[in-house]
Amino acid sequence: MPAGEQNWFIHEVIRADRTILHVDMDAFFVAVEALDDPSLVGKPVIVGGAGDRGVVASCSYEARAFGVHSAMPSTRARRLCPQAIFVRGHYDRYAEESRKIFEIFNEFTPLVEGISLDEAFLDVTGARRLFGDGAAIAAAIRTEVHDRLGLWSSVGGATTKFLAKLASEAAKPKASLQGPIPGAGVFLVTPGRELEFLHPLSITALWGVGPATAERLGRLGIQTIGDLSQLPLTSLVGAVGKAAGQHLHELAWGRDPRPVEPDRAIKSVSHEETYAVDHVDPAVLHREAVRMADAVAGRLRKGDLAGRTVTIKVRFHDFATITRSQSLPTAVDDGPIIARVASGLLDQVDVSAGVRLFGVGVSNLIDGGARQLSLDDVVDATAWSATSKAVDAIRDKYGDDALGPAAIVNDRGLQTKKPGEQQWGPNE
DNA sequence: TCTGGGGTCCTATTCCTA
DNA sequence: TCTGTAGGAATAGGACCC
Repeated sequence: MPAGEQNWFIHEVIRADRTILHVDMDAFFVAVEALDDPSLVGKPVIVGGAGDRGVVASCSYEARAFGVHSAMPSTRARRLCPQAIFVRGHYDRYAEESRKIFEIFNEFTPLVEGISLDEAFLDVTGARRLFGDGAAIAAAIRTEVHDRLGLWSSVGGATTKFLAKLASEAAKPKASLQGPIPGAGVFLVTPGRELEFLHPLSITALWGVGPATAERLGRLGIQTIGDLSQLPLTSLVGAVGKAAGQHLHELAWGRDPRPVEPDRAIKSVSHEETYAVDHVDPAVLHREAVRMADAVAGRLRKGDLAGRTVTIKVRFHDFATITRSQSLPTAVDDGPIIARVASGLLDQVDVSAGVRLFGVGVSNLIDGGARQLSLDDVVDATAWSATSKAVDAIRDKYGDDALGPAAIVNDRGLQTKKPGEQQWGPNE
């Protein structure tokens, strides 16, 4: 066997021998709320924005039995389940419990890739000698998290990430009007039997197939992953594009070489808000640009990041959404500079039709320490940089509301919102 | 029935430059 | 100098995820 071929062979063997777990907390936000208020246990609970423009962030299995699910508009959820208890989310609490959960994951393996607060991939291939096979590790993690934190999870295991994710879905409890039906808790896809598990599932189970792609594939008569696997690659690429087509074709045959990546770099930082009433006054939106730029800049500096591209997002009365962006010669992390660029972009937009959402983001990120400044920018940026450092120090000591841009202070004091405070829409 | 917020990735188009 | 072109960066939008 030629050397190259041998390497390939070894690589394939290693890959086939991977054990990847996907851990997904059950109704996480609701479960944390129930830890803090046990009277919620066993009731239809919805965490999210309670206002007319809010959405469901998480709901208990008792609420799911009525057809409520996450991302559903709150008005619809209330109609489906009028007896539901609405709880305003407490993002800080979820983040706190999430940190503890991830600490437990790290006791089993350093290869932990967080997907969100309540979900992670773990490569436990190297942990098997210490803790037993995949099923044993999955069960141990699940038990450990519950015993220490009082939170249930579902764990899926397989040789690839996306099969592990589908497996955790299969392990989950199911909602019913007679109460939640417990799931298996742990579900492993046996190596060699991947296609048996995969092919009967709906294409909508595939990561990357949303309503638009499902509709397009449906027109070709494709309903299951098995159907998809039989579709010639050229037809698939013709239907959904090159990158997505090739990706879906591989997934349909159970192939997914993506490794578990513990330290994925952040690519962008943004802040956006939907308003309880539409704004038509440009002056109000310019003040919003300052407020949001300040919030984004603070988060950039906290992460020791800076970015070159500033983007604004405007969603109009009729839900039509546009973005406008501008790239700068140097990376920035200062609120006033980001605000100035965002304001300039906002000037190019006619807001008279009414704006329901406005947002500011920064992308093209680099590590803050590596930032390069041109001579033209030095005076301006270094002056702001010193100010920003002072602002950060004061906020660290006295809280985020201690001070902020003059443009957003009114007679009621500083009108700031903490990250996550309006995560699921306005409450009014 | 009226659609959040914070992200990532992909594609198409436009513009600039070699 | 003009023109065509190819490639890359910037820009805008869409689909998708949790």
